[in-house]
Amino acid sequence: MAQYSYRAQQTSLEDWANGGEKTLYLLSSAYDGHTGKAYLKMLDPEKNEVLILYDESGHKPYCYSKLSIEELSNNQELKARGAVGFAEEKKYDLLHDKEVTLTKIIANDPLAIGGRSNSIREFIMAWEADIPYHLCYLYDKGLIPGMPYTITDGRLDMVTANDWTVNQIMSMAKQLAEAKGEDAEEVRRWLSILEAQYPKIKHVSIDIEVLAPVTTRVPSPSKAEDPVVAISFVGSDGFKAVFLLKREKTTTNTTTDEGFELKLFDDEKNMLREAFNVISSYPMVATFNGDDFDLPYLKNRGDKLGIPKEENPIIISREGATLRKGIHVDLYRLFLNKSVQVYAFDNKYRENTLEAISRALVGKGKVELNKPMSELSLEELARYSFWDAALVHELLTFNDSLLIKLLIILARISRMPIEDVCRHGVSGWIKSLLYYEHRRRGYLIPRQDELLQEKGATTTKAVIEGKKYRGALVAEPMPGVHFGVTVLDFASLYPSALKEWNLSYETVRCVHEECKDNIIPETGHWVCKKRRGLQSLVIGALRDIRIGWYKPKSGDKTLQPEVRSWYEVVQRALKVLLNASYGVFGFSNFQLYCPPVAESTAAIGRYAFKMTLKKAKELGIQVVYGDTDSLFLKTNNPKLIEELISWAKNTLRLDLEVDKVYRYVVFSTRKKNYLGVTTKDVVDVKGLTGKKRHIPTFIKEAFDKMLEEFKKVQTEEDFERAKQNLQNLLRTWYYKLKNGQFELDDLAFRVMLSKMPEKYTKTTPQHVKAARKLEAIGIQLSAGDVISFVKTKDKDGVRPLQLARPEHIDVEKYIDYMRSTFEQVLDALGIDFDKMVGVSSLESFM
DNA sequence: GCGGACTGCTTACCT
DNA sequence: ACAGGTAAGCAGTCCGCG
Repeated sequence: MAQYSYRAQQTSLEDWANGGEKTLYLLSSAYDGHTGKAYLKMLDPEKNEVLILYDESGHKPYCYSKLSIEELSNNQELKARGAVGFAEEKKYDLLHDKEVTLTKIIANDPLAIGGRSNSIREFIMAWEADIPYHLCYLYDKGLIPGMPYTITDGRLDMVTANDWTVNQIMSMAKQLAEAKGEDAEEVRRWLSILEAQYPKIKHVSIDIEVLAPVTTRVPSPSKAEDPVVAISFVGSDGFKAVFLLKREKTTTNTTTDEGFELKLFDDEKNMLREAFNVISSYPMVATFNGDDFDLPYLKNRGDKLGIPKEENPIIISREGATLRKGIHVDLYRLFLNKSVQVYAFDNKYRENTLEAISRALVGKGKVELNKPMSELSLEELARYSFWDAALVHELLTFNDSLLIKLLIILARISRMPIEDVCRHGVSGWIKSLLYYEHRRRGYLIPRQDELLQEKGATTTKAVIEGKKYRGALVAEPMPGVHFGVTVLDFASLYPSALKEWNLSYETVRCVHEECKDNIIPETGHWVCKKRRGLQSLVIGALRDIRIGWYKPKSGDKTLQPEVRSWYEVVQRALKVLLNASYGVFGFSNFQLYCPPVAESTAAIGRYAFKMTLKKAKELGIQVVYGDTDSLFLKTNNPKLIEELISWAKNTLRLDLEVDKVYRYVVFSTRKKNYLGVTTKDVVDVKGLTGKKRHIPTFIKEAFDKMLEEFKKVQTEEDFERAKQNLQNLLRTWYYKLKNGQFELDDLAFRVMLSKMPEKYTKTTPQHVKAARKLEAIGIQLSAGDVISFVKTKDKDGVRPLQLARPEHIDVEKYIDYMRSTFEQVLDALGIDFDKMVGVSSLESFM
């Protein structure tokens, strides 16, 4: 381990100076403008305190140039912009597969490198100039946030999982035992990081209320003109309090029904001071939207009221809000992340409000307000504010603090502090990981423009107009009911393709003439035979670890629940990363954007899919459907299935697995649209309108009742009875509509505005029409809001729910919608909706 | 001036 | 601000109709 030099801000260094080894967890890194040094925030897990360790190695911000040291050092403009030194350095240029000599341009201030209009990177062509300094520092020192460290004589040593543990795992997991050479080494490194001890971090969730003179205006955090009237705290140590600014002489300090302490203040300045004390005493502070509201407001209000800077723990940067010592987690930012929403939380919440997210994940909502904030009594205000903090706390701690563990693991994988993990999308995480790996191996990180210039071209045509390249295949479903269907799918198809075909930005279309015959199917691309791709190696190892160890362990019922839940968290985190590892290379804002890599990955996926389809047919297996990486086989013959699986392993070097077995599946002619009941009595519905979340409850209820009927079906004969019950059901619903036996609310469609209402210029969809009617009565709407509307007999056919009455409803439109919803299933059963509900063709015409 | 055929926009879904 | 592929409904337009 390299020697690093650190000095702690506190004097408690004695703790480990006198022989006792002390473990600290790296929480975060930052740059201190006053001292011009990087510093680390280290958690002492026993005292639950944060220690600040200042860098004493003299590390400085820098970037690289391909110009010579002479040329650069004679340039006065560079010095004017803050360059203080130059040094020659050799790096390996992966893109051109050769060593390059670069000049390192060193500065005292990160802003001299980048971030200002007159920074060095705006003046000359620079490499590695876009890395935030606090991350650059971590990469250079090989430091990984979320990992434990010991400190001895100013040297930090990472405490990874021990070799014995790692070797045990590698020998127990078949996937990992097969790894050799470089791959085995990579797997070993990952396991030693992922299996390391993790800390329990003390935290407090906070929420503030500000008294705005005008109720329609949200108070501005930058101005912080209005008084803070309430600050709520819910701590992991049991601390529950609401600080309230007294407005009238009513109550005294007390403990309430909800179990929080109510503390009243005459003076706002004193209240903030005490709040700052509380905040400073926790290593981690959580908020909902604290980056953009609560923390900047508190910070600026503190300044405004004349609280000394050294008492104010909040630091505001361009990225968000953080704390001098502790870290700040903004759950709003985190839950906004699409990957987190879809892969970590299975799309359980749809809207990014505290109300919607906590309802979906912990089954609790906010306190309902029936009057403006300014009219609440002190007690009501306290209760409202407290619940917001309590919900943030719940989200952080539910399911054995799953979220915190997820953040720790994502920090380790991405090599980013938890705070940065919350504020970046999955492309930022992968970028950070790959940057770290470049630095570790002495590789030059390519500039986005040179990468694009050399690897920008694609060779296939997308099915969808406007897309950059061709994607996955979907097999035509065989319409009808199929009993005894086994679903096979490729385990992590795209990451496996990356691994097995050696795909990486430097290996696809590499510079070597002799590799050009190593063609990727269906594309004009070739892949390198001489050098192992970095991305292939890293993603490949993560894939093997997930498939070979964490995935099976997360479902191992013989393990203790706490152990299993840890495996589940790691498994999920890996899934999020792996799922995106292909897509980011086709994402034009990704810093290592490389369309041929994404295109090649998809092409290999299609190749594997087609070949397997062909092989299944050769084996005499009927394939009734397939999508991207899955095949629906009309057989239960274990021998045949086994044969196909081993063929895939031997010929394609890919793992085919039995995903599930359906007692029966129902297909119409539509792709991505089916219903199935597994042998474990689980009803799967994919893509059908009946499961889409914007449809009215009225239709959804009928659909769910239909599913209950299907669940009971064991044999083909049972379908007859199911059809009879279905007919009764549909008739009942039909006449409910006809006779007006419905609640208006149950007929509401709920559709999300994807942009501000005024941005819809090309067409005006129904939910936008409804939204405009709401705006006409003074309701403010914006992107992300869900509009509830009903279909009416008005000229434009729509009204927002709150402006509609039952007599406005266009019943025929709802019958049409029911018809099309159920036809997706009835088609396959050879049933006609209108005949079933007993409507003559004439009547349905009227 | 009206209505059917068509295209494009939009949302929600699948892998 | 990971990707492409599919379904469905509606908005808007074109075209034919003496």
